Amino acid sequence: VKDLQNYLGSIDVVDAARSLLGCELERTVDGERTIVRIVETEAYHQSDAASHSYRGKTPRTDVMFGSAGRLYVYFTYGMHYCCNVVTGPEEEGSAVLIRAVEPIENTTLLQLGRGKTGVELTNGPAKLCQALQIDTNFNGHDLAHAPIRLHIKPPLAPAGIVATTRIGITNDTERPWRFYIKDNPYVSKRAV
DNA sequence: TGCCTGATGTTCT
DNA sequence: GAACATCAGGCAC
Repeated sequence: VKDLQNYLGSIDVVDAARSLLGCELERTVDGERTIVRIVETEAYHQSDAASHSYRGKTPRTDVMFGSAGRLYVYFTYGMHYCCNVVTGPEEEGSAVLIRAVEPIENTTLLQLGRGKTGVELTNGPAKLCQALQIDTNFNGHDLAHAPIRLHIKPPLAPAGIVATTRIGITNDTERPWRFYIKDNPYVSKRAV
């Protein structure tokens, strides 16, 4: 696999959102490893009124304008974390929100973080952060390294990918920038 | 099954 | 002071 930063830094954020479907995240907690597969994503870009980067760089959005291949973690609704993969060249302010993942290995570790089972474990952006024990301490973390690593996989067949409008936003709602793996049970419910 | 709402605090106006 | 890239639980049907 190519160098993560170069790869993600060189592709358009919408392409990146599509390409990240099927890729795997490897998380290590206290020497225990778990692996999940990305099944739902959304693209965000500075030119996009729904994006945190839309109003320019702020202390919160600083890492969105940094180098690709890092984690952008934000806190929202007073109780939830969500995580993104930064893409594109520096200063572009683009990132891909990870909306849902599918457990591949060591589901027990995910349950430890969340206290739920089955699809409820990881079928939403804040749910998967809780299951993977990701909070703002990991904001800016380089995904080429432990304890959270991103493994790029070969692209899925276009026929297996569905594109729709994004979820839970009030601006720029018409862009078809949400992608998910067709018929995957871990895709978030509101996703249809 | 599906709508409605409370929780809870950071960020930006 | 309002908005917010959400979730879970309650209640009506």
